[in-house]
Amino acid sequence: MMGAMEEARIEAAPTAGPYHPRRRSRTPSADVERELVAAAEAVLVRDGPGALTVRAVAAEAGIALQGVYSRLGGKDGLVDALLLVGFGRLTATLEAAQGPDSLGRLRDCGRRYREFSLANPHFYAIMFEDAIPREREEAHPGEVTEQAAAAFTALVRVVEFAAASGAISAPEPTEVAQQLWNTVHGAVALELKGLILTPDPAATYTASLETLIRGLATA
Amino acid sequence: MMGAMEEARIEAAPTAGPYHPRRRSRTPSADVERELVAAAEAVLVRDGPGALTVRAVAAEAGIALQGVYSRLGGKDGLVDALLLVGFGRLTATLEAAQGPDSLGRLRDCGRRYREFSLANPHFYAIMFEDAIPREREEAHPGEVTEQAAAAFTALVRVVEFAAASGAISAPEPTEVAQQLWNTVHGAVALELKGLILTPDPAATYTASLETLIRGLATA
DNA sequence: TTGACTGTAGAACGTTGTTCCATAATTATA
DNA sequence: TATAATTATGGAACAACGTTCTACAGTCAA
Repeated sequence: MMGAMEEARIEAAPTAGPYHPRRRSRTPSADVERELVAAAEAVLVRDGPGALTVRAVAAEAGIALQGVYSRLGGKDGLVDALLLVGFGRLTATLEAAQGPDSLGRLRDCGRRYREFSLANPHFYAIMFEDAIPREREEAHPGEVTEQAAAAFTALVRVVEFAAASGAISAPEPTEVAQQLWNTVHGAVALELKGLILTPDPAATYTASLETLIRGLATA
Repeated sequence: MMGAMEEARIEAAPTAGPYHPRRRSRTPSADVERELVAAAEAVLVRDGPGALTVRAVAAEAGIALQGVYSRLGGKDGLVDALLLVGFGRLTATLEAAQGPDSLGRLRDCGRRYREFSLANPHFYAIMFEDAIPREREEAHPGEVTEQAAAAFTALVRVVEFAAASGAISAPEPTEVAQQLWNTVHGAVALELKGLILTPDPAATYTASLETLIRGLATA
C-alpha cells in the first residue's frame, strides 16, 4: 500500500554492519504535531472517519507511530485537534455571512451552514455525530468546547442583528439562536444520512428556514 | 467478568475422557436469533454502543459466538436487527400521539419524539448517529429503511390532520412533515450531545416547536 | 431410527489502539 | 564548540476487536 515511499528517508547505508547499519532521518520536533494533524485531515477528507487509524495517519505523515502518543496523547488527542480545526472553520464560515439586510444575512448564514456540512461531510460527522468513537471516556478539552461555542455565538450575533432591525422578535437572542441551530443542524444531519424524504433537499432546507423566520416574525 | 455463569450449562461429566468429556447444552435453533437480539438490546441499553461487541452479546445470551454469524450475518446484522426494533418503537410512539385538537396532537407528537430520544439515548444514537460504525459498506436491509419511513409517515399523518383542520397550512404534507422532523431531530440530537446552550432544554424544545407551528399557521 | 442440520467450544487470523524498548538524531545547555 | 538532555525512530509486543474455520455433538426432520 505504501510501497517504496519510506525508502526515501533512508539517507545512506555506509557499512553493511550487523545490526543497525542504516542512518535514519528525523522529523524536526517542532513540526511533528502540525504535520500529524495535517495528515489526519488528509486521511479524514480522502478516506472518511473509518479510515482514520493511528497507523494510517502516521504513515501519511511519514512520522513514527509513537509520535501520535508522545505529541497528541493518542487517537483521541488527534481527533480533538481535528475538531478544533473543524469548529474553527465552521465559525469562520458563519461569521462571514452577509446580505442586503438583516434577514438576508440570516438567510445567508443558514445557507452557509448547509454548504459547510455538504462540502465537509466527514468533518461534520466527527463534529456532530461522534463518527469516530472515543477510546477513553474523557471529555473534550476546553479548547474544543470553546470553539464550538464560538460557532454558536456567530448564530447569536446574526439573530441579534435581525432582532435589532425589527425583522424578528428575539427578546432572548440565545433562545432564538438555539432554535435556529436546531433547525439547520436537524436538516443537514438528516440530509447527510439520506433521510430527507422530499424530492428536493435544497428546497426543503430553504423552506424550513423560511418557516422559522415566519414563526419568529414580529407580531 | 462472567465468572461462573457458563458452568451452569455444563450438564454432566459422565466420563473423564481424554478430550471432550463434558456434555454441552444447546440453545434450540428457533430461539437463537431472538435471544441474541434480546441480549444485544440488554447490552446496548445497559452499557452503551461502545460495549456492544459480538463477544459481549454472545456471552449475555449464553450462546456461542458463531451464532451471531450463522443467524444474523455478523455484527452488522445484529445492529440492523436492533435498528428494526428501534424504528418500530419510535413509530409506535409517534402513532400513539393524541390531543384535544389537531394542534394538540401535533404538540403531543413532538413531545413524544423528545421523550423517546431521552428515554432511549443509545437506541437513538445507533438509529440516527451511526454510533456503531458498520463493518462492511453495505446498505441497511430494506426492512430497516421501511421501518424508518414508517416513523416518518407517522409525522406526515399528524401534519395532514392539522392541515385538514385548518390549523396550519400544508399544501404538501410531506414537505411540512420533513420540516417538523428537521426541527425535532435537530433539537434532540443537539441535546443528546450536550449542545443545547440555553438554560432549560425542555423549554427551548417547546419554543422551537411553537415557532414552527406559528411559521406554518394559515395566513 | 437415521441422516441432515446446526449449535458449541476452541483456535486462529488480521486490524486496531496502546505501550515499551534500544537506538540514534536533534536540540539545548555549559 | 563540546557535552548533555530531549526526543524521533523502528520494532516488537499486548489486549480487544470482527471474523473464519474446525471437530464435535446435540437437535430436528424424513
